[in-house]
Amino acid sequence: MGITQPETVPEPKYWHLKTVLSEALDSEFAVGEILPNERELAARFGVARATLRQALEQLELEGRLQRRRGVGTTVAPPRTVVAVGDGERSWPGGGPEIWQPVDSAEAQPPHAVARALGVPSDDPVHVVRRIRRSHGQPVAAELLYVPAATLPATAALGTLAGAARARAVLRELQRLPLDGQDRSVELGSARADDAKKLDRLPGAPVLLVTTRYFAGGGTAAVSVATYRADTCRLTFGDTGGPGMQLLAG
Amino acid sequence: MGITQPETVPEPKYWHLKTVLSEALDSEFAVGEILPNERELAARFGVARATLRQALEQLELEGRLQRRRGVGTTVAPPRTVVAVGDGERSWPGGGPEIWQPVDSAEAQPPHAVARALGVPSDDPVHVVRRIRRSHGQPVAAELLYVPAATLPATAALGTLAGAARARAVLRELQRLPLDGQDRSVELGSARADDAKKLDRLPGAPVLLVTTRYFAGGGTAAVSVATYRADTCRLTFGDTGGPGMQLLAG
DNA sequence: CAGTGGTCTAGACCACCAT
DNA sequence: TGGTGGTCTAGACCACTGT
Repeated sequence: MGITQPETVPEPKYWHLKTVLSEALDSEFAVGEILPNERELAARFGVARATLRQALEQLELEGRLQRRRGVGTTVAPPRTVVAVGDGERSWPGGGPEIWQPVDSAEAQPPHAVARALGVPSDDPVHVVRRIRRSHGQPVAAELLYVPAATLPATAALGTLAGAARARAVLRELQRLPLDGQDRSVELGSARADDAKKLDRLPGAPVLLVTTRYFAGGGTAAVSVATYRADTCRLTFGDTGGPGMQLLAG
Repeated sequence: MGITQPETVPEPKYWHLKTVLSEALDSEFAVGEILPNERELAARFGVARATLRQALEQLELEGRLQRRRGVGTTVAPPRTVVAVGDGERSWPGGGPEIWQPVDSAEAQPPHAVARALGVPSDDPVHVVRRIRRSHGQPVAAELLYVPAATLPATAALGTLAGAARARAVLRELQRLPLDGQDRSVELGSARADDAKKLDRLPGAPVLLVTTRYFAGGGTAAVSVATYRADTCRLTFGDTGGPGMQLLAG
């Protein structure tokens, strides 16, 4: 018996398909262009529709494609670069108005949040909902959890509702001295309500950015921001060098 | 005709399945425990295997499950918290040895990297490969791109290979004054070689952390680190407050 | 309404792992 | 070798979008 090749492992069809499609997107399609529909593409490549969809799903995950039910599959623009924090410690709602307050109410936080806040899980906290847009498109939805104990003047909130109440909570936060903050990023899937706000289907991949705000020797607030993973690239508090703007293009 | 319910939209089966399984994982299974196999589970829930798999895929994406071919599906431990950078600007390879150099060679960078470095795409650069482990498991693979023009003493590399060469490149970097850096995170899917290093299948979801290092008025190096998205939660340069360790548990 | 992507089925075969 | 998850098929129906 002669020496043979190490038996080239057969590449899965959907993986090969993804490569082919990816190259075609680079060379033959413009941003925003509509691809042939899935049944057509599957036939053209000689595979089942499910197999084609596996390739499309990956490309959508990588931000190369955008699929909308009832409409079609389009070539996605490059990911939107969104800055998360500015490297400075600051309360949410302080700087320029990137986030748009939606409403606020009292509710019981999820267990993980309650643990981070150091409050009992059945203790209601203020929940502020905000949404972030970029170029008109919603890119993130945020839930900000603030224990009643954190706010100096809770009483004034009683008469407010909706966005006005949200703004009031954020305004109260600014009065506290902020000791520091803490940020983490992980992959998640969109809950039904976030998905709707982000114009996606439930379960869509999202980047979860969790920020803990420290004040008065404890965790004064926790923010969980849900960013669309398909369309966003997150940048973080940069220790800026010279000419960073020039290199951005 | 009477006033009717707004026709409750039927929740997809896989979505409901995911919820049921998720609750079962919380209450009835311990970390590391092996679930019944997919055919068994599908039968038990009265759905096709493909539908069950859709639910399992989501749970794996969220870091709740771990699936290994030929072995089975196990309950995953909480995500590993990995620190990305320390808030200080520093060259890679400077601090404590979190990353383990693998090898180094000259190669043509991907277009996107070449653009960031400001060099022609067909200009070979030094590519250093490193791997990062946490609790014995590989969590990230990195490609560090360094243009020849960045390094003061390239000649000495000629006789070196493998990890020794990688260490030499990193050592040379330390001699340069670092002006600043720049970091972004986005979702991607693992290339075949990275997937193998991370003990995953190609296409597995990963968090791509891109760092640009600025020196001498330009981009002196670019690092692209590929973190397992299913098992990692990334934390970033914290503007630390008091007691952050205490709250970690 | 016609056309799109999203969900679901009931099979089949394959690659991998432990035994 | 037997059992696991991974890939693939060829259908079907549903939910949503635009006209």
